[in-house]
Amino acid sequence: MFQHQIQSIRPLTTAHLAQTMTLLGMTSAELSQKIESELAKNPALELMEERRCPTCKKPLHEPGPCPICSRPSTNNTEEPIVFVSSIADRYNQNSLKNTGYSAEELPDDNFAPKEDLAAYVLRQIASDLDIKDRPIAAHVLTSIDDDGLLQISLFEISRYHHVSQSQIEEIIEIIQRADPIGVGSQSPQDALLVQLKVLQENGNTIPHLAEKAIRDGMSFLSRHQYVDLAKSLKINPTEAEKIAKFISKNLNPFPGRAHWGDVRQNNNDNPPVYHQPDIIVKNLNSKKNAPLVVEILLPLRGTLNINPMFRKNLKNAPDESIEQWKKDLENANLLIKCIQQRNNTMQRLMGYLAEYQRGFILKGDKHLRPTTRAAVSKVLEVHESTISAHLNEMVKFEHQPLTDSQISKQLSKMGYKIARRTVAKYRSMEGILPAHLRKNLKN
DNA sequence: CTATGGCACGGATT
DNA sequence: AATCCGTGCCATAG
Repeated sequence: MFQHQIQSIRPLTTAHLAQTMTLLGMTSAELSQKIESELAKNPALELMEERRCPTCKKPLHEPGPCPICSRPSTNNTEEPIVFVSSIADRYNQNSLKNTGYSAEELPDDNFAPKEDLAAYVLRQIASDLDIKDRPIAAHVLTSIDDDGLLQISLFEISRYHHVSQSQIEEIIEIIQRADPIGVGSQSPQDALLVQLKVLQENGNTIPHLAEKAIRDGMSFLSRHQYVDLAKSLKINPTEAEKIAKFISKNLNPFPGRAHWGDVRQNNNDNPPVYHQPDIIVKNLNSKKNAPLVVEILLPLRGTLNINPMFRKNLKNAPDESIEQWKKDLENANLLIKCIQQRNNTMQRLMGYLAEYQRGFILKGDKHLRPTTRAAVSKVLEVHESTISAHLNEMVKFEHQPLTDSQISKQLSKMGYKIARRTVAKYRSMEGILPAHLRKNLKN
C-alpha cells in the first residue's frame, strides 16, 4: 500500500510540466536560492556534496581534471559544440583554472571570499588573452576598487611587468568590454566613453554630441547642470537635458556597482550584485569551424536526492504527520525531476543556439538571426505535442505495426513513461488507426 | 488469447 | 467547485 502511495512522480503530469516551466524561467542564482529554501524546509531532500565529472558522469573524489576521461572534452573537434557543464563555483580558485588560469598566475589573496568582481571578469576574458598577458590582466583587475575603476597608474603596472604602457592599454581595452562594461577604466569618464562606444557598435542610436558631452562636460553632467552643459556644447538646454538623461539612463560611471539599469536601486543596503551568468559561451581558438564551448553553470554543488533515511522512516511516521511527510517526499521528488529536466533542456537549447546563432556569438548583434520561441520549441521538441510527434514518427517508420504496449515501451525508453492506455489515447487523438488495421493498410 | 476502447476514478490545476 | 489528464479495470472485437 505504501509502495503505491510513495511511488515516484510520473514525468508527464501537468504539475511536472508547470514546475519545469517555472524553473526554466529562473536564473541559476534564483534557482539556487529556491533549492536552498527547499532544502531548509523539506526534510526529504538531501544534498550530496559530490562532484561529478561533467563528461563521463563518474563521481570525482578530488578537484581537478577527471582521472577517467582526464579532461573536459574541449579538444573534441568532431562535434560543432562541446558542453562543459561546470559547477557554479566562483568562490574557489579551481574555477579559475577551468578558464585557463593557474593559481600562480593570479596575485594571491586578493580574492574576497564571496563573489568577486575580478574573478568574474577574468572568467569572461580568459580566452581572449594571450598567456603572457594574463598575469597583467589579473594585476589590473585586482587593483580596481568597488566602483570598478582602476586605482593604480598605468606606469606602475608597466614598470612591474616590464612592458610598455600601450600594451597595458590594449589589455585594459579588452577588460573594459567585459561585463560590467567599462570595468577597469581609470575614471568615470573613461567608463562612460567605453559604454557609449559599445552601445553604438551594437547598433543602438546614440544622441548626437553625447560623446562630446562626456568628454567636455563631465563636471556639468555629474552635477546635473544642464544649462551649463548646454552652453558648453552650444545647444539649447532641452537638448542638453535629453543627452544627460540618455547618459544617466543607459550608462554607469561606476561599472563595479550594480548592473546598469539598476542604478536606481542602488540605495538599498544590499551589496552590489554582479550579473551572474548562467551560461558562458567560449570560443577557444580562432579557427574557422572551431567548436564553441558552452559552459552551463549549475545552480548547486553536489547532487540533490531523496534522503534515504526519510524514505525508510516513512513507515514509522506518527499518524498525525504522515500526510505532511508524504507531501514532503513528493515535493522533493518533483523538484529533483524538474531540475534535471531543466538542465537537460538548457543543454539542448544552448546546443541548438550555439549552432544557430554562431554568427551572433562570434561577430555581434548584427548577425543575430531572428527566431521565435515557437520555432525553437519545435526544434527541441519540448512543446506540448512532444509525445504526439514521437508517436507519429514511430508509426511512420515502423516495419511491422506496433501495438500500443510496444509503443509505450519504446517511449518509456526515450524517457516518456506513460501507460499503454495513454498511448491509445494519443494515438486516437492523432487519428492513427490501431495496429491491426494499419497492417491491412500496408499490404 | 491479445489488442483496443469505454468508463470512471483520483489527483492536480485553476 | 469545475475541469483536465493519466491510468486501471473490464468488456469486447478480432
